[in-house]
Formats: sequence, structure tokens, C-alpha cells
Amino acid sequence: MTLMNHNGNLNAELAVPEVVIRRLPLYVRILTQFSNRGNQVISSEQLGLMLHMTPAQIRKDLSYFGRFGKQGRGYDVTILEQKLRTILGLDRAWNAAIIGMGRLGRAVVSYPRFAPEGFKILAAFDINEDIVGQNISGLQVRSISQLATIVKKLDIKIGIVSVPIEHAQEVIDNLVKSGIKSILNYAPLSPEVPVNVNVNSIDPVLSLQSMTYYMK
Amino acid sequence: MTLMNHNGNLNAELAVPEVVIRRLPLYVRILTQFSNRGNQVISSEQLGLMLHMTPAQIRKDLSYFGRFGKQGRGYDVTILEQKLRTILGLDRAWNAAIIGMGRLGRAVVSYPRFAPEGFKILAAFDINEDIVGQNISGLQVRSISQLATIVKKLDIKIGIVSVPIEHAQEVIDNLVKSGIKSILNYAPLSPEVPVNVNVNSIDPVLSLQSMTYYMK
DNA sequence: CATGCTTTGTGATAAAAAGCACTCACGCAA
DNA sequence: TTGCGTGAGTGCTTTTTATCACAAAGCATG
Repeated sequence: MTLMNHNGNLNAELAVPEVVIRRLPLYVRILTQFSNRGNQVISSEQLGLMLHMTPAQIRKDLSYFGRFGKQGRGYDVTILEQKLRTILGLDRAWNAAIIGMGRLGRAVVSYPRFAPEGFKILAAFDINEDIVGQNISGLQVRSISQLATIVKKLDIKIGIVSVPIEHAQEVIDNLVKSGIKSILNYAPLSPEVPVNVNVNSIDPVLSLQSMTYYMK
Repeated sequence: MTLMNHNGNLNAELAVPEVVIRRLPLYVRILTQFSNRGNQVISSEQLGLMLHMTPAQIRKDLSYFGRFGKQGRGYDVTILEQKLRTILGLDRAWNAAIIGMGRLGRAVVSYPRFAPEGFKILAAFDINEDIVGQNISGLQVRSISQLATIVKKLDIKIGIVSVPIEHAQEVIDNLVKSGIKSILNYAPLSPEVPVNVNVNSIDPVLSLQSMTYYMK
């Protein structure tokens, strides 16, 4: 049934499975580390070793996007890293807004690993009028009512939700209305969003709650 | 090949797929909400609606553990919640220790959703001697050298790793040596652990990095 | 106490993901 | 050059996961 091959495919670029996309950032990460150590070439076997996966899977994953390796040699670290960054859209910066500036929100904005990866939190919002107006880590907290305006003005593409669960769905609806298509959600719920909107939830409690199953 | 049926199976309780285990806490969460709203009965359809999954999948998942529903009616909310909690080991409290009391560690210990779910952070450790001895959110920060001793003394079963990536593997090795079998890891790496140890990583950067793929 | 409606539990089927194994490209060395 | 060793790319197979669809079970109603 004529599916895709490495580039230029008959019936859709939708064909790359989401699991594969979720693994690409892992590859990028290892490649960056490798390149920092001065290595020029890496094999699928080495990658697999570092990520605890089979070399075959890595090769398969990469083959969705092109032929990046050289037989008998491996992958050029720098080139592959660059290609994957481009594929993932990591060759540019992305602006984000955070909604919810309570304890969790404050922790998130001061988290030092977003900015170096090109994710810039440019605006902060809260529902609570006591918090609105405060300056937190260099961000002036705005009223949620300004969301749509600011999203447009600052070209914000990502929403980070760190409000309590009671407000989460409402805030997410607001983000969607403002045109946001990508949401990083810290609230413990499975939000309702249109199919063209992507939500990724961070939920350490769920992780703990499934680990306990194996502790008996 | 004679696999498991709902309880009492010929060749191993290992037979429940991990994906299923990871979904059970979601069911528990919805059941709790439902019961708080005073509902007595819930159907797989309602559950599926709230979690955006098919009713069939929910029924299949539950069928790994028993027959909890009544045909034509659904599941008794309270009973099912209780059963699932027991299956997951959530009918007791679990003691945890956190290693790394920098910014991230401080945020984690003050995160208000662990304790109510029965996860008690009883001890905090750090490598940095400047931090050791400080009192943070009611926890006396200890030297990492005391890890094994304290793990035994306080019956700690879960390790939470919030150290910078450079120290993460070393800290994880230490946890493993201390007898810890379950680790919640906030450092951006795929740690090396023995097969009988469970690591779950929380990594919001990876989430963002795969979402950008769909934003073009 | 039958009839109809609902929803479970589950074999069977389908879809998705992972892994295998082989071919052939490339680099190196003699 | 030629020959050898390594490792990518990829059809094919296997395994895993999700879905379908239906028989049987419970409840409600007259």
C-alpha cells in the first residue's frame, strides 16, 4: 500500500508514528553529549547502548526521515544532530507563556533547563488578583484576561499550565481559544482539547503510583 | 500457551503488561473524583469518556485483575477504587528520600501532591557540604554518606533524584547499593540500573522537544 | 416472571511497534 | 586495486497492544 519512504512520500507525512517522534529528542541529547566529548562518529549500537534500546530500533526510527549514516562507519555526530534538530523544529526558539504563578509556577519559571534549549517563557499569568502585578523572576504577572492579546503580541506558541486542577480545564480552553496548539500541563487531569491541539502532561504522582505495583 | 486469567494463573503474575499498570492510577484518580461527587456506579464508557480512551480498553485492563463489574450496570465506584488501590499497593504509605536539595529539590519537597497520596519524603540528602545541615521545609539535609544507613533506619523504599546530571548516575548507583528498588528521576539521562530496579524519569524538556515537531 | 435494555467480560481480529537478519555501501589496508 | 570488516538500511517476522463484536448477566418494568 505504498507508504512513505525516507522523504517524499505518496500519502502523507502523518505517517511517522508518535512513539518515534518522542524518541528523537533522546537521540538529540546523546548526540550533543557525544559531540561535546569530541566524538565525530557514532554507531546505532553506541546510541542503543546509551539509551538502552536496540540498534535496529534506532536505525528504523531514523530511516523515517532519511539516510543519515554511512555503512561500515556510523553517523556523523554533528550532522545527525543538526538534521534531527531541524526535523523536530529545534533549530529555532519557541516562545511560551505560563499560566498559574503559585508555588509550582514559580518553580517552573526558575527551572534552568528550558531557556538553553530554546524555550523562552515570555509571559506569566494568574487568575488570582493578589498575584497579578507581582514581578516574579523577571516576569510581570498578568491577568488571565490579557491572554489572547499577549499570545498574539509576543508570538507565543506554547502554553504551560501550572494552575490547580479546579482551574486547569478552563485555562486550557482559554489557551486553545487564544490559538495555542501545544500545551505542557502540570495539572492532574486528562484535558479536553480539539484534535489539532497537543497536550503533554507532567505528572510525577502517576509515576510513583505505578511504581508501587512492583514493590511488593 | 496457557496465559493468565483473571486471577490464579499458570505461568506468572509478570503477565500484566506495563502499559496496563501505568493506566491503573488514572482509573483510580477518576474513581476518586467520581466518588467525591457522590456517584455510586460508573461504566467503562463513562470512564473512557473522561480519560479519552475506549471502553473496551478499560474493560480489558481491569480483566487482568478480576471481574469487578456487573453486567448491565457498571462498576461500583468505591469498591473498584479500593480494589485498584490494593492492586497498585496504594493502600499503604510509602517512604521516600530525596537526593539533591538545590532549586529543583526544594521545589519537589514542597510539592503538595505527594503526601496526600501516601508518599512521604522523610529524608533529604545533598553532596554539597554547604547545604548539608540546613533545614528545608522541615527536613534536615543530610550528607549523602549517610544514605544507606538512613534508608534502612527509616524504611525508605523510594528514591527521588534531583541532582544535576553530572552527579545523577553516581547518586542512582548509591541508591541501588542502599537497596532502593524504585527511583523517580528528574535528571535528564537514561540511567544504568539493574533489571530489578525501576526508574521513572520526569523530563518536561523532552515533552516540549517532541511537541515542536507538530508545530510547523 | 417474561421481555427488553444495558453493559460487562472476553475470545478473535486488527493494528502498531519492535526486532531480526540479510544485503550492500563504505573505508581501510596491503 | 582488491579484499575484508563493519555497520547502515530495510523487507519480513514476531511480539505487543488495541479494538471489535458478541454471548451472557444483571436490572427494571409491566
